[in-house]
Amino acid sequence: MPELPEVEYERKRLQRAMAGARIRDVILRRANLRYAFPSDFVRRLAGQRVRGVARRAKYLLAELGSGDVLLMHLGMSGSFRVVHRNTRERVPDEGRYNLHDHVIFEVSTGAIVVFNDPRRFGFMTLLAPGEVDTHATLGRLGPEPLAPRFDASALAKELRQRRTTLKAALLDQRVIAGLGNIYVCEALHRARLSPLRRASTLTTQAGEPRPALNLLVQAIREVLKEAIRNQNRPGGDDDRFRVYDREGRRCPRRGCGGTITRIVQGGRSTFYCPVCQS
DNA sequence: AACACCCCCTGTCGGC
DNA sequence: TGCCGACAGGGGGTGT
Repeated sequence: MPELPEVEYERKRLQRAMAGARIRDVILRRANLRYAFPSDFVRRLAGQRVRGVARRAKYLLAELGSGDVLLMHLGMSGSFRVVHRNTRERVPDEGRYNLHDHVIFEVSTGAIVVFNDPRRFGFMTLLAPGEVDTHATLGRLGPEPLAPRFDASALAKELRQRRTTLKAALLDQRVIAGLGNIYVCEALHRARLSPLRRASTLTTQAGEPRPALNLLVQAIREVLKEAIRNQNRPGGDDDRFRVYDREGRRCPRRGCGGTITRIVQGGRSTFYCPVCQS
């Protein structure tokens, strides 16, 4: 599931469960997820205090007392669950975990944090102090869409030279960090922009944002903020999205009357309304 | 640079 | 009912 709003949700839960507390122990129930765990993974985590849990794009970063950073990615199917147990109780039996519970953190508060990831596209690793800044992928990430410094001018600089489609450009984490397939579709619909439009056409020759780009920036912010705001409430799973996974339905825009269409771009589904998105 | 294609892995869903 | 392919919200790699 996890795009920026979902990762932010997991961050808050981890922050509540772990911040200020100590990691008593870590149980790895397999040697790898997407990548192998570092051989000293457990040793470097055990006994460490968690200063806080931060998010960058779709990455989670738990800062430890040692200065190490626990870097985590949820991949396509990763999620955490937090079990609160009486601290006097014994460590749970192996048998109480599910098939895809791969990593278990036992926290000094008595909370037990379980990472579950059926597809195992997620990963965890440890970065020494300083490695956060030099990390290949983290270093190349584009701006956070919810950060104040992110605006139409910033996005214009990235899109100006791109001859690729808007859909592909917005999915590129170097252009803007944290959007995924769903929220790109949703933001483009809100901004009434075609996913097939060339990215560079939202800027002037000089690289200044055209009016449509201002609308897009606003749409991206709104879509993400709404998703973050709504994720506590029980899922009206059906009307959560306006276009995503709604092929064949009526466009929800008042007076549009178009039909949501599915196309494939870069091997991934795009949902949009060909009538009001141009 | 950008594209098209491949991979990683498991689960689910629709069609037959 | 079972089988089988298509597809899934992630990223990364290749070759053209």
